[in-house]
Amino acid sequence: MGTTQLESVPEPKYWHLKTVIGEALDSDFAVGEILPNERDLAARFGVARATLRQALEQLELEGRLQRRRGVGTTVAPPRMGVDVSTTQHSWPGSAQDAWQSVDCATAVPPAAVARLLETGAEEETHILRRLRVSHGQQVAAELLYVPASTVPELSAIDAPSGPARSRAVLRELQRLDLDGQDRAVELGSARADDAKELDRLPGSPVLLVTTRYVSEGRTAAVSVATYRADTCRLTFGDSGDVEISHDQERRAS
Amino acid sequence: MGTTQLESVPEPKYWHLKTVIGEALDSDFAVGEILPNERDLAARFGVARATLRQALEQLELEGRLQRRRGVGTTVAPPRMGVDVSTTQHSWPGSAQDAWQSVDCATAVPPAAVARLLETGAEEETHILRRLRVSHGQQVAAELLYVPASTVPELSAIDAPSGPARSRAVLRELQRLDLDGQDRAVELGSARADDAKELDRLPGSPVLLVTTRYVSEGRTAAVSVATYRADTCRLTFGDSGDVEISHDQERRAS
DNA sequence: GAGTGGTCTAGACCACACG
DNA sequence: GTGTGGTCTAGACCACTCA
Repeated sequence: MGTTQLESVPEPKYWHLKTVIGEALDSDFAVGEILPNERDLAARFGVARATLRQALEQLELEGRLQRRRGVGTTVAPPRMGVDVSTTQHSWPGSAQDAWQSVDCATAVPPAAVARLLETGAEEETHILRRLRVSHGQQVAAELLYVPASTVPELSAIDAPSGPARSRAVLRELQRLDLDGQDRAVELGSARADDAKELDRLPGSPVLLVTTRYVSEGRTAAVSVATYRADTCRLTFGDSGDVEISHDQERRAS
Repeated sequence: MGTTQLESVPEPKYWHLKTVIGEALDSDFAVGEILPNERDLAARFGVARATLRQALEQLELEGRLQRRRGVGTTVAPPRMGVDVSTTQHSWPGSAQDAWQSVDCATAVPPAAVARLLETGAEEETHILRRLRVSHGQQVAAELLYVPASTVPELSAIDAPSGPARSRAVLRELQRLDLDGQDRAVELGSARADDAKELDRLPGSPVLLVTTRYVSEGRTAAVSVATYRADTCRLTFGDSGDVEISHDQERRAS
């Protein structure tokens, strides 16, 4: 007696919590507003703090919350659309491509990159560090790998260090014919240095955009860009004529 | 005395664990091999199980591990490249587009989709459910929204139910001129029904691909596709002539 | 039934931001 | 200093898979 359908599907608490809080965000909070702290929230919902955190983590993953140590949890603005379309068919550094060079070094690339470059694993490669700012926010950090053999004109001596050297490498790239590029997007977690640039904790989820630049039948350069997954929506506008503001709004009342 | 540089940067344990295990995966494990269970691993590293799990979660996020309840933790194969390029400029359902229709219903779309469709919030819409299989794996689940006004020829009576109706809707779409499409990729967490189709737990990280199909200056259809983030790398081949196998390998010895 | 990963608890301490 | 989120512990029980 009494076994009549008591929760035939025991939904995890954190899942239910996430739903409840998510709905509350839609109806009771405005963007930027700060939530009660985790201990209060946990007490209010009658769960352990760890459980409450599991729910908050999911909401943060979905870009609905923003948490900062020492500060608090705030309602995140809707994700910004960041254009990563390849229709431009141009080298990095050409025109104004939204990226800002900050550094340049010369070293042997990691194995995974060397594989993409189809060079010997030991080939010296220019490694440019670039940052992308969009809507006043740091949204991505990039490592651009340009094998020395791609830009033979660039000797080690005539190039200064740092950003100036970056510009020299990019300038050399423009002289080549770009046959095409292909791109891949996957989920990753932020390396320590990227996390620092993006003002996130190491390990936070990021969107990894890998681009292969092809010139004269070979891979002339490879870019690995790390985008903040919480604040960015990558857009691949392909409609040419049709151009629409991608800033969709999430209401607050 | 003795305060000489004691761990000036207290790296979190789980972060260090992740690194150690990650390196072990590269050197000591083959794809598909099963790891010791979490309790053993935690004991071996001298940490609490929760801490060990935090490390495993990150490795799973990066697609290096696969965990299944009741079974164990195994070394994941490298992510498969899944083509999501828009260069084909064709409607869904045309040719063989890798998608398989499983169902069709007619209802009012959720608000977020209605906004994209630029229809009234109350407009009846055909909602197709499709699945994508790649390399013998279920990789994505899609909801395709086609407003009734897009396919006026399709009356409610002449269309049967389920997959047959899906085909009817897709057939009507082919008759329209496709002006273009644009696409966006963002991080999400799997809804309960998607999780079931993809054989994942609800809330697992997924890549959300939103496509807007434009015809005669208006949004004729919207697709929201949910890709498994752990096993998929979305590729946007744009190089046309150059075609390369994207199945990069991660070695095991 | 035995063994696995998934959920949950009730604490504790730490790193960080801000006044 | 105070309050926040981040890390960590040592347990417990549950849901699932498989022999």
